[in-house]
Amino acid sequence: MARSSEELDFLRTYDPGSFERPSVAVDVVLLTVRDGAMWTLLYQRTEHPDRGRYALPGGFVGIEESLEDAVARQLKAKAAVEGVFVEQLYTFGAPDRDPRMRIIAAAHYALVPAAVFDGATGLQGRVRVPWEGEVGGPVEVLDGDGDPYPLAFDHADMLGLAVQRIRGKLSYVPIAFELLPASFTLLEARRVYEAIWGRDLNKDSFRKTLLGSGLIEATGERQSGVGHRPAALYRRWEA
Amino acid sequence: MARSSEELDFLRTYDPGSFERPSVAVDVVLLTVRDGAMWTLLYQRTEHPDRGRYALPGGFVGIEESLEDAVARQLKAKAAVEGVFVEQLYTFGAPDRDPRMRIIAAAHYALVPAAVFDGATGLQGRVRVPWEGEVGGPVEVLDGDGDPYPLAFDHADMLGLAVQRIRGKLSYVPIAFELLPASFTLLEARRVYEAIWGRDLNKDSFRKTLLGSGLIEATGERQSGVGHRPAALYRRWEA
DNA sequence: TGTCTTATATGCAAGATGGATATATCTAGT
DNA sequence: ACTAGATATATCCATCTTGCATATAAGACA
Repeated sequence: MARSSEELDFLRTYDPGSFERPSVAVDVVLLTVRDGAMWTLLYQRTEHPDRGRYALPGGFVGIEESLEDAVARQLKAKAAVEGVFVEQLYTFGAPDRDPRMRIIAAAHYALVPAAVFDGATGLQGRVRVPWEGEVGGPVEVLDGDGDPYPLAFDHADMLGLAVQRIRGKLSYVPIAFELLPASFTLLEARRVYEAIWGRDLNKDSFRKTLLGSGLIEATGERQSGVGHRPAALYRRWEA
Repeated sequence: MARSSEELDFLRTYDPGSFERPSVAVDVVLLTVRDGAMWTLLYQRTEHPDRGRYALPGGFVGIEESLEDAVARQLKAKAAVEGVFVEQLYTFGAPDRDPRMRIIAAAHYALVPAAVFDGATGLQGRVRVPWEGEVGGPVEVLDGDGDPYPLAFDHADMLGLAVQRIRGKLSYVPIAFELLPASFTLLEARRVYEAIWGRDLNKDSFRKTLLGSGLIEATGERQSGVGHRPAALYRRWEA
């Protein structure tokens, strides 16, 4: 957009003023599906506030850094994960959400295949969703013994909203492929849907619907060494 | 959440540091449906930058103010509208989206019935959506002569994203009622859907679907003085 | 009283969905 | 070599939803 020289003069001499500004952070719900459940990545806080509690990967946004870049930087630094699917979730702005100071957090979610998740650094926790459908609400993250990790700040809300959003989007946006390897069977695809929605799906209807959707195409390959009839492998159909 | 005395000590002596922080603003896409189209409210900018161009209502978020409160304050101050349906849309954080300084904008949308919209202060513009379905992209706002208002900053993107979001949500979240008066006919309801989706709907299917959805109930009243058989009036069904 | 306009009711075809049944094909084990 | 076990794949059918057509109803107005 062309600006007039008068406007450029204004901008050259603009004084932003000294009113108090909030800090802005990003937090990332990194999700995968494995063993019939959703999993996420947490980090135990070593500093106050909420020391000892478990937090999502996140941190402050640089003054010249986009939100997306901040998310990518955090994912790389904390989780050692790069180049994954990320979408903005919601911006949490309650004045008292951090006891230190005003911090506005732009929460995001990232979806990765289980293999990428396994290679990430951090504490893996199984996500337990205590509500059905798209009701929403906080969710718990369970450790290996089935005990919930105490979560820091409003991160239980962020997780819950991420699950709610993904449950809703799954019906009409092909985000399930972000959670699957490059080639997959119909059973694997169905398991992803079942894990996210928390309920079983009709096998044949799922097959018919997905095959008829035009979203996937057969690779021509099949499984091998699976102890039963091998399933055909499919890949995401790229327009 | 109970905090240890040690943690409280930490917070008492916490130094937030002096790193540079962005400004945070809210912008609001105020939408209604009238005369078979979506309308929104704009304000011509009287100051640089983008002086003379047209902007959505919005402004900075107070340091102790929630995002929702900031939106309500802006709507009341700029549009003289209170107590309406508001949801968060998306947070726009590109470093160069405002030439003055780093401003991160949490965009929201508000849905109001036409009668509320008519009572609002500001420039009313008809929204023209140059894409079908949920493709997305910027939209135009037309003045009375059908000429587009030149929009400030990234506000065309905000408008476009609002339309895209509402088109998508309309299918499975009963947000249409926010755009209708307390009691309405099936024709009025259908016009809202048609205006948002930008396409005609089958009259009988719409009737059957909406009546069968359980979302509305008959008031027992009918129209009068409409020059044809009066339609039954319905209201939103409150669980 | 007739005409115009929209509302409302009913029926039907096409398609989507859920579910049952039958058959196919692989591995592991005897 | 054969069998058991497991899952894949194909076909069929009942049900539900949706789009569309047809028929009738009810008010305003000339």
